[in-house]
Amino acid sequence: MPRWEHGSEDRLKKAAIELFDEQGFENTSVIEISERARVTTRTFFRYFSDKREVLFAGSDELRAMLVEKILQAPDVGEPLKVVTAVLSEFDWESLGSRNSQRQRQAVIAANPELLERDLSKNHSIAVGFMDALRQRGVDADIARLAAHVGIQLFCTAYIHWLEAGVKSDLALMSESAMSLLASIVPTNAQLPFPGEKSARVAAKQADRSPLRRTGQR
Amino acid sequence: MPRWEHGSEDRLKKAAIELFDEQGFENTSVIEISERARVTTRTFFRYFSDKREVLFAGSDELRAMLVEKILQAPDVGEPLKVVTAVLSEFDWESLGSRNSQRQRQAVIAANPELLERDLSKNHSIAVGFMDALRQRGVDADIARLAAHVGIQLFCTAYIHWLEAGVKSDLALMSESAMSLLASIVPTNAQLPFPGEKSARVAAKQADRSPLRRTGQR
DNA sequence: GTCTATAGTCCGATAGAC
DNA sequence: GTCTATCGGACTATAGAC
Repeated sequence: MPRWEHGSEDRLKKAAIELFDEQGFENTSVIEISERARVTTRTFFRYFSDKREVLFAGSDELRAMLVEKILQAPDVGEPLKVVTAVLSEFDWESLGSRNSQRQRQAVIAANPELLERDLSKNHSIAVGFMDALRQRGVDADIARLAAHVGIQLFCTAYIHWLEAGVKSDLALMSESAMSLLASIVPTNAQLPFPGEKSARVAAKQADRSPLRRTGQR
Repeated sequence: MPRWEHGSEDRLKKAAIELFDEQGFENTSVIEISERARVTTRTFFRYFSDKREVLFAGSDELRAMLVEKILQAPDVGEPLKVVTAVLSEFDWESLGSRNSQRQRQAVIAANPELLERDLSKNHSIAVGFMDALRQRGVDADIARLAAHVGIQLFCTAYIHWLEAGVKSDLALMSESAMSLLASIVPTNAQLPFPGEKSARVAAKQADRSPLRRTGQR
């Protein structure tokens, strides 16, 4: 018989989610969580660097996996599509039932500190994507935009996916978000340098000072 | 003769920035900051809800001002442009010299907690923009995308603006970022609505139910 | 596993400005 | 007298050090 129970981490996670749901994040102390999980606070902080992290366990591994997908993508000629594709193709249901994900999002949305951490996690995925795209030879500014905008597109899709019925498809939602984006991005005809300054000239100007652009497209 | 010195808030801000710069954010306690500003920690927390906020003082007012610009915009037919225009037209130099802004960004980038707060502030501006656009009659999903993507475009521009020489122009930088985005978003030919040319028409369709629609593509 | 520093809150008191 | 800014001190929880 073990001197201590095993599975402390899982018990802590379970206890935390239960308590946050019952009485809110800020009304729940680490002491309470630890007591319910039958460990000391010391053990809590052994597994989670701070109180919020208990809701984001595994996010580092998820990010690493997604970044790897970017690095392995057969073609990064359309970086925005690569990003949304990687995100859409992941099996999000594997992270828990849609209902539990909805509940988790609700807990997060209800607390500024948790929202802050959530944004931070998404941002670090974006940075991972950006770096991966750059490694694949994508221009730095394009990589940044593709990573951040791609994630934003996915978030829009994810929101709808969470709220929708079981039949809904994330990839389809992402496509819709992409169409929506295409509909609000000014086309070349509406660009700052019309007429005498064609898109080519605009690109050349961009090359010199503002945002260096490499010759794609 | 006043029993206490006036201008505690300013002294606290100044002391905090100095100390963060000298010895880093996490190596500086609120006690230290308060001592240098000749007040107690109680006074610090009267002005700043937490230790990080001292670096983001005035951000609520800035957000309110920018949101108001969105509400007052003559036309929101091109929501993405409205967002980038509002951000570009603001006089950022009024917040301090470019050098001091560079230094501030460096301090923030060097600390995860501060980065987290920074992201959170940007996000709340995005939410403000989104709500304002919706108030102006823009479809919810378009408003969300325009707000978040617009801010991302501006961030890209801002990064370059900070690094560039005095001659650089934020509006121009934003235009460049917009062109860059246009270059990576799949064109209409690849869209589910091949017949549509005008962004406004697409937006109108979106009005009805962009992402809820199941039969596209 | 215990001990300690820091963050952040609450309440009451006090001095000056209006 | 009322309002505002400050102080003092006691208190809890987080988080890290020993």
